[in-house]
Amino acid sequence: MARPLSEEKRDAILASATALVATLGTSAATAKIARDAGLSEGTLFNYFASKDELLNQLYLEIKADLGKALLMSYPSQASLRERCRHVWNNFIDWGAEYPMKRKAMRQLGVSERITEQSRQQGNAAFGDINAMIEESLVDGGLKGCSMNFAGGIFEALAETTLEFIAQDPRQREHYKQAGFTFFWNGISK
Amino acid sequence: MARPLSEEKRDAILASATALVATLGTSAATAKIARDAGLSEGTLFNYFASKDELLNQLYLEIKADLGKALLMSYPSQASLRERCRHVWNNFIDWGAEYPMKRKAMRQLGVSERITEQSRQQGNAAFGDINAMIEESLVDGGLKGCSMNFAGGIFEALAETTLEFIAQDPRQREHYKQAGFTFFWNGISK
DNA sequence: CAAGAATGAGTGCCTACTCACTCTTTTATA
DNA sequence: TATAAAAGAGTGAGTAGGCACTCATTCTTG
Repeated sequence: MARPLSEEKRDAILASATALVATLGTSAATAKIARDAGLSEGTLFNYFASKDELLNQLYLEIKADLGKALLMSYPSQASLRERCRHVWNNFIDWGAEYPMKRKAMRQLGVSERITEQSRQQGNAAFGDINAMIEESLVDGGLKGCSMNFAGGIFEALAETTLEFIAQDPRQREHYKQAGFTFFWNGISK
Repeated sequence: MARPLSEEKRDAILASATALVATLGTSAATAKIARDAGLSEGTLFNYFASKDELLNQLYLEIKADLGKALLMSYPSQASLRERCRHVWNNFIDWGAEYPMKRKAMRQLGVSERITEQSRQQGNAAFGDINAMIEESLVDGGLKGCSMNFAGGIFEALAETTLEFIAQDPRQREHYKQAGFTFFWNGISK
């Protein structure tokens, strides 16, 4: 019956928070986040009840964004290796294209302010992908491991690869290739 | 000529900081760190000029401790695979035995308060180990990569493995074994 | 006794969050 | 269609609490 909350402003807050959390960590001030989004501090608290809620929402938003990116033009019919490679490439491309999201995710991932519930909800966005990786475990080097372990390794390798790409962007394709080769060798005995 | 600074107290501060940074992140208050170490806050600043200096020293201390642990009873004459495995096992054992150090290192590693100089100095403690890993690259899957990349992957895999061991300690030996197998497969084509 | 380590109340700054007020949009009414 | 009322979004100065760091003083040791 009155003015509705604006999706645009919510997004502006999240975008501003992404950049600031990436560079300053979770101690980035709400006043700065609001100002960089072009809003007053009070408005931020109309959209998010507390800073913790903002951080958790941001975490979920970024995880969902990554999950969606990983499955872009997924070749359902291709071989397991090609499907894994596709998801790997999407991960690397996403991280290289949105370095702030990647860095913010890194900060949020180790923060004690992100609840267990958020973490589980965030991982849920990767159900299909974990299933795919698990498929590759049937007779590989991680045989008998939980699929979460393989997923964790996949993510850790991708993040490490992105870290090195960030340090030397010219070698991007080289690292991308080498990282996947390592993963596939590791997984497939 | 007067009372000397006490190594014991310095260590108590670092130990207290380890536990608090591990659980609360780098925003752990200096007052709390000092109190948990059994000292007044002022004393903390007699040993470390600022909180940033404390965090950087802590980072270096933990890195040095890990570096030393990795080379414990290093079998110089063994095969490359056995030497890699030895370092791997030492890493996992260290992380499982000192979870607070591991978690604190994780927090400090992503903190913007750790200087580039500290990071380089910290990595210097791993010179021998990186050299060993590089040796394994000669004809492996990461051929042509910087030795830092292989070292980064080694560390990322070990940390991921420790994360899963922390979640389910009964599976410790299983994860330890699976993680190394993955690494060795990945590196050796 | 002199040097300086130990102390903890004090200081100024920064923080997340509030609230009284204004402004904008939606809806009910004539 | 014009108007008015209701709901609630937007604002930013204000508040209380927490922070790193200081310093006058007291205590300990060479």
